[in-house]
Amino acid sequence: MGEKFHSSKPIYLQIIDKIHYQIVRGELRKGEKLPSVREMAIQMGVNPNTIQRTYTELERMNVVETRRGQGTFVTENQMVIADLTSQLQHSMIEQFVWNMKELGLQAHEIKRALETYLEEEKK
Amino acid sequence: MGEKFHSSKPIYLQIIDKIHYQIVRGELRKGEKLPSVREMAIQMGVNPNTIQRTYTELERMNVVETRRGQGTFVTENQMVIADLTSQLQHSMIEQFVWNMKELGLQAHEIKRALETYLEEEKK
Amino acid sequence: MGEKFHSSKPIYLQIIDKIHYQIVRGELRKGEKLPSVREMAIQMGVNPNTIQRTYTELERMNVVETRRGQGTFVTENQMVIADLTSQLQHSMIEQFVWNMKELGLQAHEIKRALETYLEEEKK
Amino acid sequence: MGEKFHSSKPIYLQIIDKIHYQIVRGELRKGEKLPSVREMAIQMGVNPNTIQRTYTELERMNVVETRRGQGTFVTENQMVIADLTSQLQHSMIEQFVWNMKELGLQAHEIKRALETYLEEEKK
DNA sequence: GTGGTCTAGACCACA
DNA sequence: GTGGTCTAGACCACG
Repeated sequence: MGEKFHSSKPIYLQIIDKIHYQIVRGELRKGEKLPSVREMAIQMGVNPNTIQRTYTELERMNVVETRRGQGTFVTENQMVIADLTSQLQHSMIEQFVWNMKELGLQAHEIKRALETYLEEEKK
Repeated sequence: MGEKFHSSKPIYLQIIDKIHYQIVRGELRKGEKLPSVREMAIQMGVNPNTIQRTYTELERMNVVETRRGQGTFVTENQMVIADLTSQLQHSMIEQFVWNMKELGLQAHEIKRALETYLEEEKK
Repeated sequence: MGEKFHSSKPIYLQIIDKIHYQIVRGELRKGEKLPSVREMAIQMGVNPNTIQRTYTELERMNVVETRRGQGTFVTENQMVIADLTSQLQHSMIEQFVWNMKELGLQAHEIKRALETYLEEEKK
Repeated sequence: MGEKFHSSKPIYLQIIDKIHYQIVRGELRKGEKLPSVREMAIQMGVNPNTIQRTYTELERMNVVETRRGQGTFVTENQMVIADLTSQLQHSMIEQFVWNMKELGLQAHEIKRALETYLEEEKK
């Protein structure tokens, strides 16, 4: 899999983040089947209980549906996926703004800095 | 107390980042003395060798000056500090833009998303 | 066997010098693999950490390239090697001239002394 | 005193070198009194026996004279001092030529390299 | 006291 | 197997 889980954040939350990203980026499409609990546990190198918790939590968020005897699937509900996207965007922006303020910039300076960067990049 | 180190990034690099931030934010001013290798090691809860490496790297970047038998000091060179600031800002923006593009946004969408966020925040 | 290290100059710097010489003299050719950290440590009779530091420094000077899991290799960049050669020559001459001046000789005397020596040697 | 004795070369020979240099550079003048064996031993941080051997050896080379009850003095004989000077010069040149040949240069190249350096320096 | 080097031995990621 | 990081504890030179 590559990365292991270092952070103090619970592993099941880290895996949730990972799956969220995959959905938002379209690597996991609506209705697509996720690996079984056991298989995912092996892929991630963690205990199956951890994956179970991950899936349960994802279901509670309506991001996946579990069908007895069939497996776990990404929701068909486009709304949920769209929300997820905007949620991730939001936390990313939030983090960015917080970081920039830590560096001592004010709102308008942050905006200008981003614009300058995007201008440069266009060239 | 002293925070622990989560990420897979080497500890000495994380400490370098931390010190960079402190300088940029003015918590460490030009010419100011850093804690001794041993003291900082205790503060950070790491081995003195790790701090030694941190300080050596920082010196190589001209961010600090070390004077044998005296200690380690933030550079007097204002230029270096200014460069550091713009460097940190730049890498932060770069990371942000890259992340947002990963989520499928284009330049103008990123810009608008930020503006919207800052507007919301003002209220 | 492996020679011991006399001078007060740090061992890792002495080993760097040694490798520089080997490259300049063509004993180590461009692209050639250096002994692994552990093997070199045994050859030199020092701790692997010391060799690690040596290789890290050499990489920073662009004299070697390291490839994780593969080993450390002399750079393919002929320019770097050429620079290294002239650099070593220069520092050697500089040292020599400085020493001779310490003994009270002037430029033209140093030159004549060398010529005399080379004449004698030819015979 | 500053430097300690690291090299594998016997300490008494290292001290002899040191005194030779001091004489050649005029820091010790002809007829001047050297420190007593005991005092020099303390200055150098070595055993008095080692200094005794040093002085004996220096006397054998006619570089110093020992006068019972008075101490040890640099020879009055200008010839000896002159010889010493040329001897040191010689070994310095020898070392230099050897080093340059190690770098793959031939006699005429060494000569030209020195000339070029001295030209540059003059400016 | 300061920073700098070194050893010993461990664990990690990558291939 | 490779290089890279980290800890533990030692010794050094400088001031």
